[in-house]
Amino acid sequence: MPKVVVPEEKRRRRRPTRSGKVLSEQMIVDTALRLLREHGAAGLTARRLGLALDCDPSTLYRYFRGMDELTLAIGDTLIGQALQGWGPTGSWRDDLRTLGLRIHAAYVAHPQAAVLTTSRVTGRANELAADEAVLTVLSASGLPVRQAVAVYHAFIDQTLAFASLDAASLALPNAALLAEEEVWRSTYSRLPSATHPHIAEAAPLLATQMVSSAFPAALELLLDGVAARMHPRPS
Amino acid sequence: MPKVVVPEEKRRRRRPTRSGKVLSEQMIVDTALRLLREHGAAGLTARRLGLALDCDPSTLYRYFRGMDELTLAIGDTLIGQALQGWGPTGSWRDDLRTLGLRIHAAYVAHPQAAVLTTSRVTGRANELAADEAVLTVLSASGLPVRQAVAVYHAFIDQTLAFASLDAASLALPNAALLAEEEVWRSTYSRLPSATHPHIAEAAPLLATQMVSSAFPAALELLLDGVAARMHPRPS
DNA sequence: GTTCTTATGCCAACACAGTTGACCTTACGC
DNA sequence: GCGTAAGGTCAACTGTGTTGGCATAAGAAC
Repeated sequence: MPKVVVPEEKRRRRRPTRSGKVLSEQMIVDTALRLLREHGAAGLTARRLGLALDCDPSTLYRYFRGMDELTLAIGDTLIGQALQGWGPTGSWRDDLRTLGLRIHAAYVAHPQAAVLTTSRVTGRANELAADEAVLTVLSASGLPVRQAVAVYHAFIDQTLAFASLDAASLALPNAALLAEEEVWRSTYSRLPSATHPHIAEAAPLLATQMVSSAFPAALELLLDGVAARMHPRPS
Repeated sequence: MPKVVVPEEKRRRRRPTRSGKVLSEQMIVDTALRLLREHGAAGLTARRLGLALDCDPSTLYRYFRGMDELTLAIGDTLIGQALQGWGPTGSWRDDLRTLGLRIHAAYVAHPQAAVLTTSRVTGRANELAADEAVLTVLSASGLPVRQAVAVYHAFIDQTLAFASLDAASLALPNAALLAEEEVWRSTYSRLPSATHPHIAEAAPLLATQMVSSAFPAALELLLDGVAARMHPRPS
């Protein structure tokens, strides 16, 4: 049993697995992402991951201290994907909007992975880069540090919170998903108007509305608020 | 094996368990909440629940189709607690604010339970009551149905999203929590300003800011937006 | 009160999970 | 080339949700 996990950049020996493949942290994370997409959030298991990589499950413990540390690495990869190719434009508002939408999109693109990682602080490279980017944009806009931190907090939390919520409903195992649709169809849209008049009235609208994300609208509201702080109008 | 679960209100026979206790859906949910609080989100298992109730784990399947259905019942109980004693005041803005804060608070008060349920649609009694309440408030304010549904969507999703995020960080197992604090202390506050100048500058503020919730501020922003739609100022 | 039925609790077993310690083999530093 | 130890493998441990079969006592019927 590995008491210490050799960090990726320190790895010297690369012994191939029984089947000839040579493992790497990146390859494991990528395979994990594939498993998550294919088998759902509960489908990522050490055993299945070993099967997919054609290695023994215990081999994974040479790369990660446990399944939890693996999920942190997965999360950091997602943030990395969100930031790939991004650069500041000079407009703080455009930059924040783009960053928010990109992060949200990256998570929602891998819902099963997002569920596991949205609420975790990893301290890994890509997460740090993202935080630095947001603070840089806010700082360049002229906002004093104190306010910049407050805005950063609201911005990043709202983005992650919606990413988490939206991902969660996309990531439900098929059975639960069907059950949930069934609830909307059989329960909500057939409530007697005697007991729940407003739900009954709004039922058709609800069915169509609730499938899309409220994040873009909420993000725009937040940006409005920030703008108001920057250029307070005389009241 | 119970192919069909007898719904609580149809239950006639109440056979006491080996230890003399007479079970009920409510008692099971309450015990589950206690276990969640005491042993964390991963500490709620059928076996442990059976141990706490002094009954066989399989007995639980007479009350719930599986652990998943139990978590839905737990979630509905939380919503019920949020609504207990609440009544509309006539001011839509106060009512929405109170509802949002109450729901958020109810979830955050049981973080480990919230993590399991925030993103689920249960269709159970208390959830329906909450939705009807929000729609009633909005409708009474004079908002047309279409807009009321849009606002309802943003409102409920934002509330649940923040509840989920805030709960998640409170619900982390002790080991992960310590690891996370360690990340803030050792990684974030010791980043060289050469590579991450803005994080380095904001580090002390970050450490104090990030522990509190951004929800109240975000909620107020949303209410501002709704108010603007109701009384659009000439542009 | 007695009898009958069946709801409901209990038991034993299943497949699967994460994790660990001991072992073996082979790639690399010297 | 050789010796070392990194890293892959094997087998086993505990704990999980879930299920089918069985026993028993609660409540209905008379």
